[in-house]
Amino acid sequence: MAEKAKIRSLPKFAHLPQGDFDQVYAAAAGRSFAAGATVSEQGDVATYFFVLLDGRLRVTQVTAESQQVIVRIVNPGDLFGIAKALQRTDYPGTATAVSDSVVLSWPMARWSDFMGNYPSMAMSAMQTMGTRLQEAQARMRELATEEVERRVAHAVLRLGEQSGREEAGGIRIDFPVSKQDIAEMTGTTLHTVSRILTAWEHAGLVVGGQQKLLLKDRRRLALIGDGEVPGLLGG
Amino acid sequence: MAEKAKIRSLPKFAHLPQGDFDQVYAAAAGRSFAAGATVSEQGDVATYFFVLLDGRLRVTQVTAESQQVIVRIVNPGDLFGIAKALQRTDYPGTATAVSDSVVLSWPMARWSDFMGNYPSMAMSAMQTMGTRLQEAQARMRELATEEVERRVAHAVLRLGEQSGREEAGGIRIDFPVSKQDIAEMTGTTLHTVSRILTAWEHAGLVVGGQQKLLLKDRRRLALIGDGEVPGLLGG
DNA sequence: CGGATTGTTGAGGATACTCAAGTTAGGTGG
DNA sequence: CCACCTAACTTGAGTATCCTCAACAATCCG
Repeated sequence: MAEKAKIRSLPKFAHLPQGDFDQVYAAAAGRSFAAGATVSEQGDVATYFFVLLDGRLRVTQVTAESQQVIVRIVNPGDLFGIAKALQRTDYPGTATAVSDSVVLSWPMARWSDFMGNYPSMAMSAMQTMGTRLQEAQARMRELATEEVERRVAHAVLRLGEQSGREEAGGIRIDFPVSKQDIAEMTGTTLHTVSRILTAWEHAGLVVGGQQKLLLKDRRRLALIGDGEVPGLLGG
Repeated sequence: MAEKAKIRSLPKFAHLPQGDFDQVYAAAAGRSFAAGATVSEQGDVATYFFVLLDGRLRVTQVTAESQQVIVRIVNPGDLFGIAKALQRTDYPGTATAVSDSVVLSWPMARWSDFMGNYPSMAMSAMQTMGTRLQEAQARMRELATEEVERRVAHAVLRLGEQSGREEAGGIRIDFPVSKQDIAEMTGTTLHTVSRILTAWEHAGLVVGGQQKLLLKDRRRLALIGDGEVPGLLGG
């Protein structure tokens, strides 16, 4: 089975002894989701945890006033839905496939087993949480201190790093992203995002399109993000 | 030694077998810091990790433009400075004592030992990170979607829960908090915080003072925080 | 080709920031 | 114990950023 070899090669599992890996793999169930389908829903009892094998997911949370926030994008190889690690019994967010996706799932009941019996998995889970914590804090800092245009610059650069694909002319965001999505990542409105991207497009920093984004000039985007250059709105 | 018993009783160590605890404790060094002193500094090589025994710390990060953000408040019993868990070799923030404080420290080199050899410590560290991750995401959501007055309401309520002491008339924040501090927790300015707290004081929700704060009406503060009531500014 | 989703653009206005000038509280030293 | 000095806080006025509301245009998909 090609799938097994593919999983074996993920950094997440690369350090497991072969016997352990076989046992962990035996407990897993694979499942496919078409773009637009929901993998797990905010508030539901967390019966499974997952690894994304292929595709792309968007994790959102809805506030009490039903405003949506995009918590993160899940890329292939990422662990998600680990409610147990957050001391929760329900999923804190909704994971939706934005491209056709394949996930591997384990019953949440096995979480403690895995963490206790396979130290290298525990380590790996901790690393995942560490990375996420740092990213959450970085976004917190941005939201607290930066103006919208800088936040949008950081958001698209992050998308480029985590979900980008090199392409003639720049870095293509490798899944459909709407202005609304970018707005929900940066705490602004789609209107403001539209104005910003239009200005950037005129300046040759990006090329947009419906749910498409190509980063043409990472350096200047980084300058805007770091506030070392005025920003192109308000002219 | 009374200190040892006290540490033993922390939730963090309560589940360790006695032998393990003795070994962990033997590796620790205690140290005291006067209010205002720096325990660990952003950017420094992370040579130790810590548990706070007594007092209160404020963890800040400084942005490239030297704006400060308060990442969190460390309360007695909390683990902090765990750079290794975040895959870092330096401290991501500065920890400053806001009250006279006592910390226990371990060489960072022992981190992997501890995590590998004492599964209950690894579990506990993971729980810590889980809690922090959730709190960071909650603050992200607030910063992205809520207006300033609501964010300030949430911030003071959090302070009350995590660092409050029951007192005749309400909940006293148990360490010196300035308006500037609250501003740095909520991504606003001390001016706006001052205006908000003044309005709240007139309405009988809180009692302020220089670096003092007493929460008198948690219920109404929660209503403001949840946006179920208009907010008292702008009248 | 038609309907729906996504995006554009303008005008007006609110929230919260900046700038500025004071006031109060608290600690220190005479 | 009082005077002083500094840090913390208050309050006002003006304004920038960004949101809301609104109408329309473009693109996608069956």
